[in-house]
Amino acid sequence: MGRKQDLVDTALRLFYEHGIHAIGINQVLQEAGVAKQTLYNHFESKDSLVEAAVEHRDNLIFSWLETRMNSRPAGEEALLEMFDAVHDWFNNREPALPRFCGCFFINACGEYSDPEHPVHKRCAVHKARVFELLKMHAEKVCCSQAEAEQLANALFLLKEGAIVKAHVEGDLDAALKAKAIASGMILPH
Amino acid sequence: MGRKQDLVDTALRLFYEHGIHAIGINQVLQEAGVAKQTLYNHFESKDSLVEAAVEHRDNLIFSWLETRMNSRPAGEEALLEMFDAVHDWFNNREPALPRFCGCFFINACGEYSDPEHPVHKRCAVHKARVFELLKMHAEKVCCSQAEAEQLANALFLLKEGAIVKAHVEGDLDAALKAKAIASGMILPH
DNA sequence: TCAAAAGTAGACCGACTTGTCTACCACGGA
DNA sequence: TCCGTGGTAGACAAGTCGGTCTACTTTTGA
Repeated sequence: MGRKQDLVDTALRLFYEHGIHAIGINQVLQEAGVAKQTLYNHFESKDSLVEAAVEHRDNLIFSWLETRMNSRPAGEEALLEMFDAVHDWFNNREPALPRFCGCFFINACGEYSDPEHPVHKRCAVHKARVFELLKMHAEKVCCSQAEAEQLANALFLLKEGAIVKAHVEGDLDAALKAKAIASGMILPH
Repeated sequence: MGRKQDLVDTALRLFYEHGIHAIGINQVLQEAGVAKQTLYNHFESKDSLVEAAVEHRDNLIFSWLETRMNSRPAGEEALLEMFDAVHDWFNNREPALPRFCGCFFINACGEYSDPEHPVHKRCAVHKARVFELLKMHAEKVCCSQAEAEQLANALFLLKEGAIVKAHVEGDLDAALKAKAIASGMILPH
């Protein structure tokens, strides 16, 4: 199954760096060193290759973030570790991740605005998974379920905002600023 | 100058709804009812039409937001009004704005990741303008310049995060949740 | 009134798009 | 040995891409 994974890896890299509609099938094939028929043996269309790329990116990012957060004690420290993790990401200090070009899921939804499109939906799934990860840790530092949900939501918005600011404005310290705000929100509870 | 503006309006609408690379010149021309030569009399390339569309969107969004915020007393009330404004935007209750498809500037940067590209830079300019608007009002409720900068930054991240959450996840209450968090950050100062 | 300016329609260019198809090759197991 | 599997290379189809060009018409202003 090496060829299929080569295709997904190459497609994801090119889609992430240049946008999905800007990259043609032929370019993916050439850079992956795979024949066209092989692609259409594994995928029924470009769109299904895009879906596979989104799914792959979901697994990559989620497991990376989960590992980073779980390297610290559950609760407050893990939540703050998230901001250190994305800070390393923004500054390309995370060898497991390709060069920072914003959030692939946000970018993909910009190209597939229809919320019913499979690609858009798959991106929403990723964000929901990350939110659940945050909520799990938020429950360790909050008294009630409702409070945990609120805290997780606040941290989620700060993280997404930092990603946008880092990418659009090139602010490489966006994650640290978000962390400073976040740390003030966790303690008072 | 009616034709030129028609082109920019139509291009912006199509680019915003479907993404920039997904829309061809011919489609813009057909929907605008304008001949191809007319386009190339006013713009030297598709890219320069894209730049004009970004600039037009900047003016549209900024003046809309500024008007909404200035309709309330400067400072705390204006800052909170921002969240009500984007809430109306998310829920398509703002007749001056087309149907919500996320932030055009974030989406555009997803398609032009290179921070040196004119389109990317123009998007960064828009975000900086909005930030300055926030900072101006933050200075009314903060004691120091540094505190104002921090508050404006926090509110900015919350707003960007809410836009992302509303678009990717379809959470139409994202702005209200962000407002609730924000209101807790303004008062204690 | 008349000429310049600005717009239209549409052919045309070369390159590229997704996707199909044919022909061939290399390897692994019966 | 022989066949099936999975791959390669590349032609091909039908259409679109950004962009140029010609020829014609409409508008505008002096």
